[in-house]
Amino acid sequence: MSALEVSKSLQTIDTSSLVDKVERKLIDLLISKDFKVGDSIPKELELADLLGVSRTVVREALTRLKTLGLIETKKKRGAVLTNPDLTGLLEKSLYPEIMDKNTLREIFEMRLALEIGMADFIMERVTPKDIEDLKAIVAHEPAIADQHLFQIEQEIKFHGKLYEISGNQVLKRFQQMLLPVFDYVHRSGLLKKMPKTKKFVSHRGLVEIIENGSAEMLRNAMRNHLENHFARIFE
Amino acid sequence: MSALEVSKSLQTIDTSSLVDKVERKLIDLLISKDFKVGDSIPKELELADLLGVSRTVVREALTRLKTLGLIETKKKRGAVLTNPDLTGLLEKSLYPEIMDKNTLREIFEMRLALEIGMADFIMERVTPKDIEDLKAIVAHEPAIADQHLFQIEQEIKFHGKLYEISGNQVLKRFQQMLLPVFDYVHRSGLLKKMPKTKKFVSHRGLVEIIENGSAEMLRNAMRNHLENHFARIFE
DNA sequence: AAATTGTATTATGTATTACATAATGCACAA
DNA sequence: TTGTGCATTATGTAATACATAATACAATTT
Repeated sequence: MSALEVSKSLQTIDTSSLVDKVERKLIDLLISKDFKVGDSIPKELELADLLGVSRTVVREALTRLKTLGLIETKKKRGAVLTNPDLTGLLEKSLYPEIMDKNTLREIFEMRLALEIGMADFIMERVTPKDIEDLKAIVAHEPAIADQHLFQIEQEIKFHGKLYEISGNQVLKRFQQMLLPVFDYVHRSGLLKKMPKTKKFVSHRGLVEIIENGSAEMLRNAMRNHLENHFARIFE
Repeated sequence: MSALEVSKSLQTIDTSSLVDKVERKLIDLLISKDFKVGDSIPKELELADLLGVSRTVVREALTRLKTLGLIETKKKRGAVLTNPDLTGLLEKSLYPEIMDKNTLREIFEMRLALEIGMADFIMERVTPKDIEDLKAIVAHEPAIADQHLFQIEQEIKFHGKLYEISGNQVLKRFQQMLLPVFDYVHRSGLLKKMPKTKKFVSHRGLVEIIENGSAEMLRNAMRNHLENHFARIFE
């Protein structure tokens, strides 16, 4: 037999550990729809018995599900199915210090896309109260954005409010979660230096548009407002 | 003492388990920057010894880190630090069947925002080859989008290609990952019925713009193209 | 000498047992 | 009825033993 024929006739062997298999089984069990959020699943010992493995293995598989946020465990009560908290999960594994540079840059890009793309949700859901809040936030800013881009806290406050207005919790928490990433990206020299700052749409300008303009206008204004960031990525 | 005074003098008790604490310690250890991706961390027994807990606890904490994608373990070699795969992680916990309705809707919204917001990246990075590919994909579509919105595979192919053009892996994998969610949302009756279909920008129209237009035009066209989805969310 | 095979070592993976601890329900007493 | 205490139960922690895979290194062969 040639080497090729050998490699053909030898299919890859399943190297998954016992825990892997048990984890899979458990997830299948959960998905099988007989279980709804809040239901408690069989006890560790029952599962161990049922699956013919030790409690150790079952526990390790359950630990994984717990880490993924699929279940929660309580003493005496056992494990109950929960709806997973995506953002919470990401948050737990998002350590800029140990992420590779490229992923960091891509996350940075994703934020820009989101801020522009959520214009419709902002315009649809903004309330008069929100407008007031925004005005209060930008009260002390100059009418034209320039070096102000560097005042991080102000940035966070303003854009955070926008996410809030979007009425989308996932988005909002996404932003919260990505803040450390932005901070890190800025400080790490990952991007090129901030280019000569031209005059762009300011926070005030954005508020004005949110109050009186359209989603389309807001998208364009936001794109312009973020020009500095785009410039650092492109070029 | 008044109830207020009592609640003041009684600080909340730390209910975190041993494993919780060990997990925290381990993460701190990793972050402390002495460790880089690829480095292996101390052996389970060493850690158990060092922290004064049993190997069981250490293992459970390590299992969590493994699940989060922060480390990988191999026999003999021990555990090595890895850069976490965010999308892979999300994928593992993303089961539409057990997620609550509201989160599903919000994720759906996020996709819309992303597709509109990534226009700049598409326009910046699209190649002639990409244009060819897009044209091939839409070759058999009518010039005006109507019921065609329902042809799921075509939708996936086209928009998937757009994500690819964006040159952002995180975005692309995000889309891959969210596909089951969209499918589920559509079928589950979570959103209102698809409204009377008007004529919107077709895939062909989008290609035309990508070839000859601007980022701004693409944003608007994409917004229009997605009108049906927006209409189902708003109203 | 180079390459392959065998072997010892080592660290993780799996199993078993024992006990601690917290939550729950029930019985009992004030 | 209310509250306290107790028994029960299932998870949390610990210790120990052995299995298994990866690695390095010695032994063997060419």
